[in-house]
Formats: sequence, structure tokens, C-alpha cells
Amino acid sequence: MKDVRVRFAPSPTGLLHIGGLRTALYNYLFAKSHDGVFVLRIEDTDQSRYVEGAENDIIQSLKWAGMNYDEGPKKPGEFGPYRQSERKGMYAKYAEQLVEQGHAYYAFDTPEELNKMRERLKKSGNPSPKYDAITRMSMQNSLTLPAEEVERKLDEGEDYVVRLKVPRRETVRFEDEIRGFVSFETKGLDDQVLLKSDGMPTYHLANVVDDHLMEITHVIRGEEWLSSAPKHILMYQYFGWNPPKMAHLPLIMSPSGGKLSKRKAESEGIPINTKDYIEQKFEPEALVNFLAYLGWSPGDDTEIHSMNELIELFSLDRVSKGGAVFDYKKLTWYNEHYLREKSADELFPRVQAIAKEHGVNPDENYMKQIIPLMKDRVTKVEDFVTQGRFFFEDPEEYEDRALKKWKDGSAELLQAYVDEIEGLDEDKFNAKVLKDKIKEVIEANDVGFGKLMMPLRVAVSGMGYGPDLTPTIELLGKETTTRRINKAIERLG
RNA sequence: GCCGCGUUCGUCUAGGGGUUUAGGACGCCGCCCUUUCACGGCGGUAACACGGGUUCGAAUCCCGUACGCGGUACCA
Repeated sequence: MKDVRVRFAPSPTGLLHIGGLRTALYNYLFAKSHDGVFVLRIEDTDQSRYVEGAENDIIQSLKWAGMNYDEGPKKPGEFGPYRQSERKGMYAKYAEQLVEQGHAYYAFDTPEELNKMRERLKKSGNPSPKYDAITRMSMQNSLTLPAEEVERKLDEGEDYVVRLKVPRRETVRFEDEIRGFVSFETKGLDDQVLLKSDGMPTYHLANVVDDHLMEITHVIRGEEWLSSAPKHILMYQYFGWNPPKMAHLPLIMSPSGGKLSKRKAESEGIPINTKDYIEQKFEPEALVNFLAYLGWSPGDDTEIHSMNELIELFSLDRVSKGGAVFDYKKLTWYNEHYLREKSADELFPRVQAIAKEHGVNPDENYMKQIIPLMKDRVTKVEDFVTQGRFFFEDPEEYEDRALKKWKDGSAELLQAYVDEIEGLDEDKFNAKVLKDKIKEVIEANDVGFGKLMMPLRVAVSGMGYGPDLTPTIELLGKETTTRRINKAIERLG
């Protein structure tokens, strides 16, 4: 057996959340840094929240980010199946075992009765009513009902749940790998439902049973689980199992505070699903690097690391305890960084695909010359196409910002320039000669470089900024360039 | 409310009793490079939540307070 086995255990209730991806990443990094196993387990015990396609989205998202799971759905290992719905039959006996041991009991209360109980308690001044050591004595369960009646209800197929019998007063203490020792008083916990009336286990039962059966050594999950950890510890104790080590990760926060929820993220312009990042053409390396540093750091001054380096560097004790605010601008910076590192050969297939979406089918050789020209000024791959559109078609109109650079005399200077380059032989139509010609024209007219450069840029690209102009013109070629200049003179006078 | 967990520049973080005039990165600002826009280089801005202890000495240890966040379901 491997020394380290971790699991990423999402519920297929929707697209994979960016926070979920980070949890997966930390699990993955931890597993790989210990030469361990990374398991994907689908926690689909709530049938009412199941979303078709969610599992596939999770798998695709992990794959895109560069995390391949070692065991999971579609990649069975010796601990499968890896969907809890397919393990449904395995849980009841563990719940029964706890009942037999006196650590759990059958409860027959209907949702209405539970509601009534809570309302009653609230009215009498208890703001968080619990089904606990005290209240359970007034409810319909196998601790309060005569044995024959319990038997009868069970035989008659009446709905029931199995609840954990949380001890009245005990202290549960355990060591979190990130936070150190934490302790809880059991009187604050309620008798967690373990087995639902539809026969499905709740998260709590399924989680503990599966982690044990799958020989998970480290449970690395979000901080929202910290409060239920003592219930899990209690269960491990009752089952007589060794609990895995636990690490509760700080939450990813929204810039306005609070857990980064779908609603908040959207109103703050932050994509929330991994799929959004895929569709918006982010570099996976950038997202991974950014996410890794959201709540962790290697302890030195480095910022840029590939997945393999992150694996090398990662350790749980360097994970921070406080929540981390999602900084979209920093992500953008990472993205630009990784884009700049890539060669035209690497980038071409992706740029080509995006270009086709925009109705452009770029010539490979031509596109590979455009890429290096633009690389230092793009934020996302798609910018090669959206901002580089003029490489493929004449500018339809001129940006307002660009128009400001078109002044009196611009047309005349451009006319002088176009006269110069029109006569150029093909082999002379290159960046150096083109630049020399600009110099000649400005000198002859006794004006500054920008007086010609700017209008020229506007005429050629329709924009007020962009890649080096003369190499751009060289790429565009004589015919295209002169056509555009003439058109601009005509349209802008 | 109760329970739990947190709190170093605007943000991500380093630092875990003296090495600290608290370091790096993003952002922002300025300069250089470039007669565009960027990239790059250089520089600047900006933080130990508060109050008590402990100690010769506290950002670092302890206690309180405040604030933030999470949990408090037959959801995960």
C-alpha cells in the first residue's frame, strides 16, 4: 500500500467551482509530493441536487488543469466503485453496526415533527435548537419508544433515519495538519443523521466509511468542514478505525468579503466555474500557479512554478490559516506571464482554433510571424485574434483613441510615404527599409517621427497602439499597406 | 445567539522572541528603454487589528476585546 492516499470528493451538483479546483489541486500536490495516490470520488448522495453532466465537467476540468486522478470513475482501482450512489448498499450495515453498539439509533420523526420541535424550542428562547442528548428524549425514536413498537414500525416499512448518538458531554480533540489542535464540546453537536429515509447515507456516514474503506490517509478539504470534523472523529472512534489525518484549507474569499459564492463572484466580475476559465481561454498553468499561491507559499520569494515544481515544493504546513481573497488582476498577470513564455509553435494551434471561431482561417506561416509580434501585449490567447484582426482584414473603422492621433497634415505625410514605398521592389519591402523611408519623409518635411508614425498606424491597423509598426507593415505586404493608406487618406482627409 | 477558526502593505504572502529602518509579488505612481502601445530595467507608495501581560527585549509567547469568516439541515 502507498503511504499516502488522498481523495478529492466533490458533489456533482453543478459545474466545478474554482474553490473546488483549488481543493483538488492541494490534494493533488500533496499526493504527488509524497509519491501517493490521488483518488476522485463522486459524492452523489443527495439525489435531489444531482446535476446531469456535472461529473463529466469535474473530470474535464481536472484534466484541463493537468491533474490526472489515479483512481476514480472511468479509472477503476481496487477500491471502487468511486461513485457513492453505486456504493449505496455498503453503508446501511455500518449504520446498523453503530445502532447495535448503542452509538446510533432509529428515529421516526417526520420533517413536520422536526420543524415543530424546532419552532417550539425557538419560541422558548433557544435560537439553535438541536436534536441532541436532551431533545431526543422527547422525540419518536428507538431510545424513547418501546422495543416492540420500534420493531413494528421497522417491519411495516415506516420511514426512518439512523442518527448518531452524540454523547452528552465529552470533549473531542484532534490535530489538524494546518491549524494544530482543535477541540469541540459534544454538547454543541446534534445527533447527525447518518442514513436518510431514502436509504442513502448522508455525507457524514458515506465520507467516513469511504475514507476508511478506500484507505485514505489524509483528508484535505475546505474549512467549511471543520465544524463537522468532531462528528467524524466520533464515528471513527465508534467503528474502531484510525482516523485519517485532517487538513482544513482556508476558504477563498470574495473581494467584498465572505466565501466566494457564485452570486458574489459574478457581481464582482470573477468567473466562478472552472469551465468559465477554460472558455475564456486562460492558460491552465497560470490558473494552477495562481491557485496554488492562494493560501500557500513555498516560503521564499519565488512566484512562478510549473505543476512539477509545485509538487516538489508543496507541503501542508506551509498552508496559511486565514481566508484568501481572490485577486483577479494577479491571475491576469500570471496568464500574461505564461503566454509570453510560449513559442509561436506552441501557441499556433490554439490561436488557429480561436481564429476559426472568429471566421478567420490563418495561414500557419503568416500566423507564426504575427504571434511573436503581439506576444508581449496580449493578456489572453484570444487577444491574438481579437486585437490582431487587422492582420487579416482592412480596418472597417478607426478607434476613437486612434482618431485623436490623426491631425492636420497627416494625410499629406502619408501621401508622401505611400509614394515612397509604392515603388519599392518586393525584396526591399522590409522593416528596415520601411523605417528608413519614414525617416526620409519626416526629414524632408521637417516634422517629428510621431507625426507620420501615428497616422500610419491608424491607417494600417485602425488602432492607436499595437505591435512594432514596420515589421507589421512588412508582414502585411505592399499591396495591403498601400491600399489601407490610400483608403485612410480618402476617408480621413 | 451558540460553537469553531482566523487577523502582517489595497490584495496574495515571508518572517514564528533580538539578524527588521518588517522582505517579496500583484496593483498603483514615477523614471529609464522605446519617437506608438507593451515587454523589460530601476525606484517609490503602503502593513504587524486593539488592550493587557510574560520578558532585558514581542509582529513573533499568553490572556482578553474587537472585527472577519465558517458551522449550526433527512445539503454537501
